Amino acid sequence: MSLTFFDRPAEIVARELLGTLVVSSVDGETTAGRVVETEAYLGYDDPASHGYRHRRNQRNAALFGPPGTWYVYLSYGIHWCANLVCEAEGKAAAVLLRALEPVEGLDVMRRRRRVAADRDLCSGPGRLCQALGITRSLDGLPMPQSPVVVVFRQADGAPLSVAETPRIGITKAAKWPLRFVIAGSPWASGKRSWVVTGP
DNA sequence: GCGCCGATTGGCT
DNA sequence: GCCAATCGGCGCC
Repeated sequence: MSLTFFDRPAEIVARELLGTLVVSSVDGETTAGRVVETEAYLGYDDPASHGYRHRRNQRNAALFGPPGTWYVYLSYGIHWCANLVCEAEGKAAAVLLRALEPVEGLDVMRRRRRVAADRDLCSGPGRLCQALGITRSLDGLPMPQSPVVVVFRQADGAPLSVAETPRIGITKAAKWPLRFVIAGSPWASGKRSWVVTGP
């Protein structure tokens, strides 16, 4: 996938990442999942963004990097969350990967996650990072040259039906409709009401 | 230097 | 549905 793909508004990238495949080659093991849920963070103008008002620190430095860069941070001291930086360098816009449909290496994911149900493998930003072995080691790396890559949109022909909802788990500007889900996907996180805006 | 808070999750009520 | 776990950044004293 071309880096220029990410040189566009985060809400557009968030939509277009739906249906793409994320392939991880961490610790010599391959795992992969199809993106079914994303969230857009618009950068220094977005009160919910880690880069709001150009606030820059050790944790979020990668967020201010060039488009196509991984931004991975520790959430609540426990879970990793993976973002792909969008738009111009310094804008601090990004897309958070929120859920995947497990596609390959499910045995590896099950070992890493230790959950009973496969639907719990990748249905959340922290969960998918654990399943794919994503940690801070990816932070700041250009995605195409990293152990975890976004490869392609699966050419299944039919246009995706995309649901658009408020963002989850935040307190500022949470109502902005910047969460995108493949409508009806059983692999998305949580169970919430959706507004379908796509075909 | 200290205390609070978070783009979460999983276990318990 | 509620809440603890757990860490680093940040605001404030």
